[in-house]
Amino acid sequence: MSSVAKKTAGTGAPETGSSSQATAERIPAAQRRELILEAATGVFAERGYAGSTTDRVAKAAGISQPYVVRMFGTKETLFLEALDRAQGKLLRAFRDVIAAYDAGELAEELQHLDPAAGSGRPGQLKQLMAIAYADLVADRGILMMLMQAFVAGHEPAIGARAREGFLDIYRLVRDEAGLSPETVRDFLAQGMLMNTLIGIRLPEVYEQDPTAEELLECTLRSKLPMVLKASKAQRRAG
Amino acid sequence: MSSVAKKTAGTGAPETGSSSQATAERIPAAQRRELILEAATGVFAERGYAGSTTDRVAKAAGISQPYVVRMFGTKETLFLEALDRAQGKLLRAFRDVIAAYDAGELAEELQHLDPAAGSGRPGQLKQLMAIAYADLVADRGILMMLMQAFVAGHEPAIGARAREGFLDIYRLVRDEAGLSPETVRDFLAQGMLMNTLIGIRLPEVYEQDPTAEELLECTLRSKLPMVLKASKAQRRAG
DNA sequence: GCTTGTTGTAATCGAATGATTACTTAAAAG
DNA sequence: CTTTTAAGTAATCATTCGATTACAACAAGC
Repeated sequence: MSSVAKKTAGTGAPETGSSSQATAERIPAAQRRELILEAATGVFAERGYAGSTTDRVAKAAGISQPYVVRMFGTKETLFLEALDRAQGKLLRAFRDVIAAYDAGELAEELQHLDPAAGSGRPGQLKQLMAIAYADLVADRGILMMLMQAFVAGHEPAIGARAREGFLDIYRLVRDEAGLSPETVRDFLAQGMLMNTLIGIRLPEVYEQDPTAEELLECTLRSKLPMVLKASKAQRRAG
Repeated sequence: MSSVAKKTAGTGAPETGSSSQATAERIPAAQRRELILEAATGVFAERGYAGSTTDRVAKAAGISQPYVVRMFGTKETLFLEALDRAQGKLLRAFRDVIAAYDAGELAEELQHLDPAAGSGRPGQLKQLMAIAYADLVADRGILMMLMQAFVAGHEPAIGARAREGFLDIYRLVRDEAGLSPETVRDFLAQGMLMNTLIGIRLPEVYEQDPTAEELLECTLRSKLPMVLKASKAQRRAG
């Protein structure tokens, strides 16, 4: 039992093509880790912590379930790492906007802002960050991952991390963008509304329901077309 | 095997006292139904759809698990009925505020409103409804039940019901309170933020974290003491 | 070639869970 | 008192799921 039928029977082609390969391509653990976290983010975002299985994450990542468990130890640890990753991406997106604004690199974007919402640095940054947030909304993974953590507060470890993460975001917007607490509150509130509209999949009924249309247009504004497009793409993907 | 040891051995006292009775008190199905829905609301609010078990609901209602399943057919049906009930309570709370306002019964409450937020009917109603919402937040059951439905959109039946419910609330606030779409949006956004702060249990770290303190005060305003009190009470209850 | 560590899977196990079946027992009907 | 109906449970079943164990195969060092 050697030297014959080493990997796949029949053709010598490695099975990197489509789904359900017998054995995944060998790649370094660090890269595999990131692939699993990416897959886990999508799965957890869609189905929540309790509703997700390590096997579904494994299938989404193209590997076997035991490998997922061995690499992260427990499902909870996997969730927490995916959560940290998502929070990090959100913080980075906000910091990038602030840095670009302060470097004067957003002259073009400033033309499209609403002057009524404030023409100083805080007012403009608030609008620019809202746009950055809507860009992330289109993804559906990052922000719904956070949202799922916010409603999983009964799991002690997840609740604690979610609290810390939310307060981190609050402080970033308040201190680095320089918004007043009330303005930060309104900014976060708009974000939570966007999350909710995405969570209930309102874009999917945009064309059939005038009320949904009005609420989406009023909330997402210029970012609506992009979100609708992403919604359709993700429905095709399943 | 008759006439002796009919219900409980030993004392003839019926076991209506505390928890874990062998057989629950017999009450009409309609009343039992409401008790189960009340219990289910608390359980689903806390742990979400996937994270809740029919057995936990049964224990919270003081009856056996098979009875829960037989009365509602499936866990999904139970969730949908609890969701309808929660939505109904929210809609009724808003309608009550509007009716009381239009009947001139809220003269005392009007004294405490912020004149800067609008002194016409829409502006005053928006503030009064926000207060009514915060009253519900203190409960933690009703609103988190809705929130859990909002993030369970991947379950087709739940997602559809959640969409309809959200749009019902939107239309109510827009048409019956007479707010503009933008004002309704801001109103709903504040509500979603409150839900989120409750979801991550921010009131539980109010005293230990100055940032949490600032955000909670800024969001809940006059209703903060009540929410903090409710938070402590629910922590004691577990 | 031989060894060794890394990447990966198949098989399986125990606990949890939604649902079903069959059975009690209190109360209403006659 | 007897019968019937409604309220409720114990026992159990088939799945599902997170985790564990044991093993296979590829690559690098020697």
